[in-house]
Amino acid sequence: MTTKELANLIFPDITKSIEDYEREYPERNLPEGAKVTRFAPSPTGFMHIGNFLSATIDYVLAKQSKGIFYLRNEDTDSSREIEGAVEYIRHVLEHYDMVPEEYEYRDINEIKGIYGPYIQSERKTIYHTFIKYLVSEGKAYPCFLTQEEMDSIRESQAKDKRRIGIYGRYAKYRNLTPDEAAERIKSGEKYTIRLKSTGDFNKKFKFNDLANGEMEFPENDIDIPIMKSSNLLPTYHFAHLVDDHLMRTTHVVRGQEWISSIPVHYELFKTFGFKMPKYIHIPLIQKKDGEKIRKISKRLDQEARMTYYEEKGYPALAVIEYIMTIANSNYEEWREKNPEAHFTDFAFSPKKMSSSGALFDLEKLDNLSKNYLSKLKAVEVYDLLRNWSEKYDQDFCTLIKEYKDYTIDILNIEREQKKPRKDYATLSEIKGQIWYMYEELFTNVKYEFDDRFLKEEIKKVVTTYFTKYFKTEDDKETWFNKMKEVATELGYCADMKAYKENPENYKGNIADISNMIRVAVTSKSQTPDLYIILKLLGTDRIKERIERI
RNA sequence: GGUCUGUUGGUGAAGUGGUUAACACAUAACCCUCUCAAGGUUACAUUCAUGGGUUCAAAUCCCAUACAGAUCACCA
Repeated sequence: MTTKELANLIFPDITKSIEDYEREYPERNLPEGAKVTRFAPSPTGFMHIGNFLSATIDYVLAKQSKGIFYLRNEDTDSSREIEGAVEYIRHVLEHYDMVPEEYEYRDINEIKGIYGPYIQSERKTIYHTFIKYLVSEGKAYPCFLTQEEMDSIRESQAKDKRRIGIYGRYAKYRNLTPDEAAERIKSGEKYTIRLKSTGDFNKKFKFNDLANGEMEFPENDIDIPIMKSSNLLPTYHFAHLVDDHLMRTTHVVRGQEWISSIPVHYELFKTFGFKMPKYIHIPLIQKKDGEKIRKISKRLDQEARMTYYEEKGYPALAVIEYIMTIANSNYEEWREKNPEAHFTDFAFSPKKMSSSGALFDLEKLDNLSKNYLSKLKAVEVYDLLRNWSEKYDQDFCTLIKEYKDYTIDILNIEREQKKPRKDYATLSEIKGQIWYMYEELFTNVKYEFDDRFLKEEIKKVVTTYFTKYFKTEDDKETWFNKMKEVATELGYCADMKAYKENPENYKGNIADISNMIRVAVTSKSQTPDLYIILKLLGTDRIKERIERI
């Protein structure tokens, strides 16, 4: 029996050739320099911040080169698949407005693009065609090693401090004759297909990574599995070869943990004579755990999950701002010069990416998010808040919908000025800072009055002020002058400097007065501009509130 | 143990042979001020993991050591 016959025995239904697929998926017709990138997650759970980093870079690279950004579902490990994961990936891409040009969603039966299927489990025939070629050429072979055998090989290798893996003399089945292999297959033995590596571990080759520059590796000499026995789907390495070749990917963005598989991918592409895509290995996002630094983990760190940012209500673009500063630290500088530009206009440079992992910094995110929110118009903040609360705080949502204009006015306090307030980093913080403006929420309040003053005194000050002085139509200057007038009338000092010189001459000062009024109407001793708050609340509401103190 | 990569302040980092070692976040103090937030001013690495070498000159080039991370599955 020849290897060709063996290949026919293993893949009897495969009739197409590699050339057929080359014709079916021709080189993309794109302008010079256009990059084809892909986001290729596995549907094994909720999206990780590291995946998001790579998706963002993919998106930026494709957009700014007028290329293609596509989505590929890497579902070759059916055992780890989690329901809803694909839907969530779609949701995240839409939420952050990074929608791929090509994708395929099985659940809603939607496909876009002509390089599909974009779901690996639906590409079995394609992979088998490539594997069949390898087997028939004698460049791959069925391997009948059992899990137990492999475990014991690994153990003995570890014990003898040898390199771990199935290579050289450990590759027990690489020299089986086609007849012997066929016999075992016919008898129903389980097998995996391994690459018959031709590499030499003592030879080195140079590899250029766009992020890390030139690196040197020993050649791969391990007979890596390319097809699994369980579901006959390819392993990651082989699917990467076939898919990124056929889908004509030009740039592969992936985590740094993949660097160590470069020798494998290098050999695979060489075996078929395919041109390798360019690689950008992105830094790992790390986390300080006590004294230890480790890779950020979905299981241990809530901020590793993309759900965290939505739940907290970080605006999508604020998260992207932070991610971009991780990608290229000169992004911030660029942003300062181009406050209005879209993030895809930033000239992203893989070289400028740090090669050691970055520590995740929530404080920095908060700061960027505060800046971002402070630059928005009140209506825009309102829209974000409404969308967020629709999902996470329905009661508050109905409230702000009912008082839409009023809410926008509240959100506009000290906003339209050169240096707007930066009160909140997330949408979820807003309610805690403006609740007292709503009658519905102004119940069972705790007044934060200064206990230096008696209740009667406070009541006297507040009622005097509101009955004799306060008028909604006053402008800010008149308003403040009137505050000074009440102060003087009741024996308080209207001027802080004068007060500080002789505090014993007065009952208190202007700050005490405004504080009593502030607490009387809001219950809080700290609020934004009192003048605007009083104006917004209006006389009726104020009257009602001061009766309650 | 093998392979690969790193190491600049509390954090992210710029800097690739001659700089006062940028910038941002955080922190602290002061100023402004009716509170808060914001803003303004200032402080915060005599030193770039350590040791050696090359050089008139090193964070930058070379070597060694230490430390840290990634990876070594029919997981991606």
